Amino acid sequence: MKKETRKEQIIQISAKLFKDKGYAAVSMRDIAKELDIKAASLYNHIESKQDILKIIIISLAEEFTKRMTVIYSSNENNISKLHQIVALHVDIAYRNQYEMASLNNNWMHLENGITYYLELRNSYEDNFRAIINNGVQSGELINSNPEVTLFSMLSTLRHLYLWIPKMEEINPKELSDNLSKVLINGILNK
Amino acid sequence: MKKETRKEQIIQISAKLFKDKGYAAVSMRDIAKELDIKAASLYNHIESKQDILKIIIISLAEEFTKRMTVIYSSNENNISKLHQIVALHVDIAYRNQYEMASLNNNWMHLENGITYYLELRNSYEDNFRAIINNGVQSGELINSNPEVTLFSMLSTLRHLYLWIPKMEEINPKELSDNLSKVLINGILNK
DNA sequence: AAAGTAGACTAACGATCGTTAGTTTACTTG
DNA sequence: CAAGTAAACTAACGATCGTTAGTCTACTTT
Repeated sequence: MKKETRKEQIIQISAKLFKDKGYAAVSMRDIAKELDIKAASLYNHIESKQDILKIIIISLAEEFTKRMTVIYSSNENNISKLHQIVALHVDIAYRNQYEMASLNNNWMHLENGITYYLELRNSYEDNFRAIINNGVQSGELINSNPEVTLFSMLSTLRHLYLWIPKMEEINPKELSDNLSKVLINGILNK
Repeated sequence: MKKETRKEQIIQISAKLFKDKGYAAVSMRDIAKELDIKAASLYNHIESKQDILKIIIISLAEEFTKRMTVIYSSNENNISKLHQIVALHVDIAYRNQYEMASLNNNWMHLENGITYYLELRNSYEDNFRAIINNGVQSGELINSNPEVTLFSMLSTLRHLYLWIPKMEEINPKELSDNLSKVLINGILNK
């Protein structure tokens, strides 16, 4: 029952095309052409174009939310939790460069799974926000607007997939360490 | 000869729709419906759908590039230049929330202006990178990977338009100050 | 009042879209 | 070897796409 290779190929090729042109601008014929088959043949493996998008986005969103819950619930201090969040994003971004683009830019085209997706995203963001607020309360973090801190970190982490291909000389561990320093300690030499 | 109001309306409504659904998913009939006219009537004011996208993106990219050149060429120190870059992005993001989305997510759909757009973007990024590198060399900035610093700041600044509507209680000056602190000084309480 | 014009309209074009139905091919299983 | 099946194919559907051509209306300018 491990015959899902063709379906997985379709998902992967679709994610790549969605990254380059966006969901709406990619046709079933585009996807089929990449696999050297006709568009109608895709339907032997997937239910619809929507089906493809849903699989890409929901599986990734679930991984983010699950792993964020683990970090949030751990006994570490809040600074350490922020380091783990950075490492989480670097890990996922390295392994899912194309899928990340759909998560960021194509979720609004979800027709059936959009409510569930937004629940996952809200859960993720709420945990992130709580860690920052706890860090401020405990005195670990400076008392600046927590929403700005959240926004700044999230914007950087969510778009890692755009820069990883440009930074070929750096490995995931190095990137994670560098990013933690820049995001948390700042860039000032003092 | 100031009769461009209708054209400007079309551009503005289009930018708004492009932000919500992306260029490819917005039809000329969608744009027309927002203005309570028929799609064919749009062509009394604009040349094509491409024309709309080009106007939105190129005018914004030119403003970024021009103002970045001014900052780069000034006599201030590099930290001060970074503060000015933050203020530049906050200023533009507040006044062009919809257009920023096209700049970030729809530039790949430009058919005629894409080379020019990429030149503008590269010029902008090169100046930004040079300021960071100069700051490292002069000892103003920590000697971490400059590409990571650039990426982190740019990711945050480019997606301000997504968060500004969510932070209604903050004004541009406050946002700019907060963001400068977070991006440059870090978030650690030490 | 006449002429010109800005800006809307209807109707239609060829292209492309996602998807379905029915068929064929090639391999695997009994 | 026969039967079954996975996965490709051709052909076509109705819908929608960007755009053009030609027309009408209402206002402005002379």
